[in-house]
Amino acid sequence: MMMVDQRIALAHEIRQGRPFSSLQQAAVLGLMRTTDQVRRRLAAVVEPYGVTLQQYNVLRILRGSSPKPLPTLEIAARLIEQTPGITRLLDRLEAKGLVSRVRCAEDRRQILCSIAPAGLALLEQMDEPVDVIDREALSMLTLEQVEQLITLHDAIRAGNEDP
Amino acid sequence: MMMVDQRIALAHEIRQGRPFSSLQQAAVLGLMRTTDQVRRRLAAVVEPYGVTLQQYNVLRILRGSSPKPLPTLEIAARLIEQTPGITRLLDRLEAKGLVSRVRCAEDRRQILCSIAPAGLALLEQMDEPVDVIDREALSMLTLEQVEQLITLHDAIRAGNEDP
DNA sequence: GGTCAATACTTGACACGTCAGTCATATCTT
DNA sequence: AAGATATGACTGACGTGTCAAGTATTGACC
Repeated sequence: MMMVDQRIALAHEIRQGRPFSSLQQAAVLGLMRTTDQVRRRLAAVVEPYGVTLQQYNVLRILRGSSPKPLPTLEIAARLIEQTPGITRLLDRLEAKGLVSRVRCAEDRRQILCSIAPAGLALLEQMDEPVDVIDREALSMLTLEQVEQLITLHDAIRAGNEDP
Repeated sequence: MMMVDQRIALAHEIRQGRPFSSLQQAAVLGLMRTTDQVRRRLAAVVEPYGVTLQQYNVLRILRGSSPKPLPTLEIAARLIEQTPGITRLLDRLEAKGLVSRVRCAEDRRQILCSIAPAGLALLEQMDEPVDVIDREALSMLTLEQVEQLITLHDAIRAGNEDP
């Protein structure tokens, strides 16, 4: 069966003195810890500009498609996130004047969102600091290791598709 | 300087047709997406048992130290999370009878938390299903790849310590 | 042309995560 | 021992993630 794998995993875990029942469990926990750490660093960079990390992500998505606007759910789909939070997220961005929304004429169920000039200007200010942090966060890895990381994560996501 | 690295990174990004200004940015985004996906899968496993993923993590920590109780902030420190949320987290666990809290006699500022028998029993029910999902979530990787993943993440975290 | 299902959101409720501020207790200083 | 400071924990407020339920449209089917 997969006895061999388990034995190796257990050996590993004992060697490390960790209370994990599988190597995979240790890896999943490491994944979470790492992401939370990096997320906090990124959040600390964008928040001085008056937006949260999620708000920043929405602005990036809207800039990417601009000048073509996007319907609300299309943003949610491109985001790391699920549907319902997106409404309130857009509410706050609109309140800050960073995003504008208009009801779509052809399909009146849709609401089209675009990045406002103020949003574009803000993003431009943030581009460099954000890029610096992204590089810094992984600066201890060689380029080959960064590519390995991308490859591994792509594989994990491909193997965990929603259905 | 690091011109060479940047050139290679840009070439990579263009080859992929992605709008990233650095390989590192792509990797960070992949990290976030992957973790969110795995986190949702795990949450879906524990929630039928009436606890959230964070509540489950707290119970694991308390079981790990049991029968020795832990002061509130010690739990926060071991958790992936920051201080203030932990109080309310423990409030809910205590309300469900899964955790018990008593003020410490030697240092009356501290509150000592331990896992209740009901909490232990619940965890035991969840152990196997959780382990199954952890393995499943990474089942597309070889053991060597899982170890690579752990190594990379350990390195990233070591390079991003809080100070 | 009227009913029905699907689509695109929106709202309400609850659990976090996080910051700032507060309170009680310890510890340090002098 | 009195006062200053640090520590451990809790509260309030805001943003977000998520589920369940609701509303407005659209499109299909009969």
